[in-house]
Amino acid sequence: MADRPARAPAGIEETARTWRLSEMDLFADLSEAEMQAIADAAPMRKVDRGALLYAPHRPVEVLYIVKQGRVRVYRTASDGRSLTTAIVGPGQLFGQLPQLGQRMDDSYAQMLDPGVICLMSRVDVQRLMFADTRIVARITTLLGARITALEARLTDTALKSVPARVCSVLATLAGSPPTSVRLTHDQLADLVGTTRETTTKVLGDLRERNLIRLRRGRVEVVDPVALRALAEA
Amino acid sequence: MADRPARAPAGIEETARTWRLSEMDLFADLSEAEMQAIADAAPMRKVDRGALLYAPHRPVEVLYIVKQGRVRVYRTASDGRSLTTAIVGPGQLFGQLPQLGQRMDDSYAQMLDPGVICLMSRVDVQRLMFADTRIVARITTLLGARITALEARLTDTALKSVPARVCSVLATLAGSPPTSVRLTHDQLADLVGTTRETTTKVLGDLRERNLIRLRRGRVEVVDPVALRALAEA
DNA sequence: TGCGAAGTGTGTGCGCGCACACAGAACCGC
DNA sequence: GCGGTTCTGTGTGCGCGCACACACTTCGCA
Repeated sequence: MADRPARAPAGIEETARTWRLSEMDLFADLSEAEMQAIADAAPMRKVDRGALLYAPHRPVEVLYIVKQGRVRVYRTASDGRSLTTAIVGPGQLFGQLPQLGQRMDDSYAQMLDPGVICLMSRVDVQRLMFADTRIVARITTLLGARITALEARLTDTALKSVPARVCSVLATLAGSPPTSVRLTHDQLADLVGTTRETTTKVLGDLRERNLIRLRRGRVEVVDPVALRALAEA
Repeated sequence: MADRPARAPAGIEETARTWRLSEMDLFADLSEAEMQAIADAAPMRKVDRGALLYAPHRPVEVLYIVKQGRVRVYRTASDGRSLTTAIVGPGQLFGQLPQLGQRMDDSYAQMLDPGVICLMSRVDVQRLMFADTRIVARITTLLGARITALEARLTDTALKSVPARVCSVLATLAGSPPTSVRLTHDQLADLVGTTRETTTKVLGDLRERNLIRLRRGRVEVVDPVALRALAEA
């Protein structure tokens, strides 16, 4: 788990806790009380940047709910290279729980920022979430969307050039309205499936075309439309 | 739909119909009567080799159940190149039905062989399958497995060499016990994410090492263990 | 049985992106 | 402030896999 796990002070921002949960699609149609019950069952942990939350060697069946910070889920090849499969942000969840369609298998999970995550045990999930048909139905739809996204990314990786993929990742991560993407060139390279050097080169080209602005550890998206267009070509 | 759709003769192999359904993980714990009800709701169609079952332009909400033959699900890039995302065989299903986590979005579906497929309408799915919690639970688990498989394939595509990917595809498709893979070099190339010529070259190397035997339109796997080992390296 | 289509084998440039190698810059700790 | 670390920018080969081209074989079908 985290290098320096710590219990959060009791009663910290109770309203915020349920607010975060309601932000998740998964819990959208639950009552306040129901969400509170779920929030109560999940102990909070403060975790450092770089902390390894999950590794494939210990297959613990737990559900992680991210409250603060971002988690990078990645896989590694035998030669040491790695690929980031997902970046999980506040209000989203991940973990090893086949009944809910959540699997980590050969994946690792590492904190990108210092943050706070909640842990939910297998039995609590069974009791609070799996029993609720509304939540299960939402999970099914959500998993379908994730499959679609993965298929799109797979075709991109197989068929498109590195510059196109960089544009695709930036346009996707920037969201709407377009904000800055807080990732280093190294982290972007891991998402795109290329090297850090190539990423730097491509970002430099995009900057010269005034599509993005480069700050240390972040990319500010200036023209998301043009970026998306380049991603399709 | 199919170029030459045709109603199957009434009452054809009734026992075979339910047997096929019970083969699917999805329907594993249903009674004979329940499976029969589902089988009855799905009209059968004979379809030619090469027939286009689904294209992204007409987003019809239907579930396809494959009875005979194989279906190739693929996506295309703007330059015309394509990538096969799945090969759906007898007893498996696919289609556009977000409630069940089944999405086709930008995908096409085309018959690899002449065969028979069943169609199930949205309302029938809602009535017969979505209402059953056992089926929904199985679907959730199944979707999770598919996500894992897609993530593995994504990392392979991004991190591994073409020869390694060819070995991976062959080892996976051969199954256990290892049988011959009935695909042309062209179709394999579409699965691996490379060109037909490169695929031919790699297959030639594997044949010289006595790991496979080449027949027209098929690859016979001789040494699946060595193949899997090369896939990991 | 003969023709056309589909599938397979092979060779030759060539270009993209990788590997390696530094240098400078920005940030963080003490 | 100072030193170490992380992040970024840049250059130079080099090799894998692609694009293109063509010959040959096998199969389906009229």
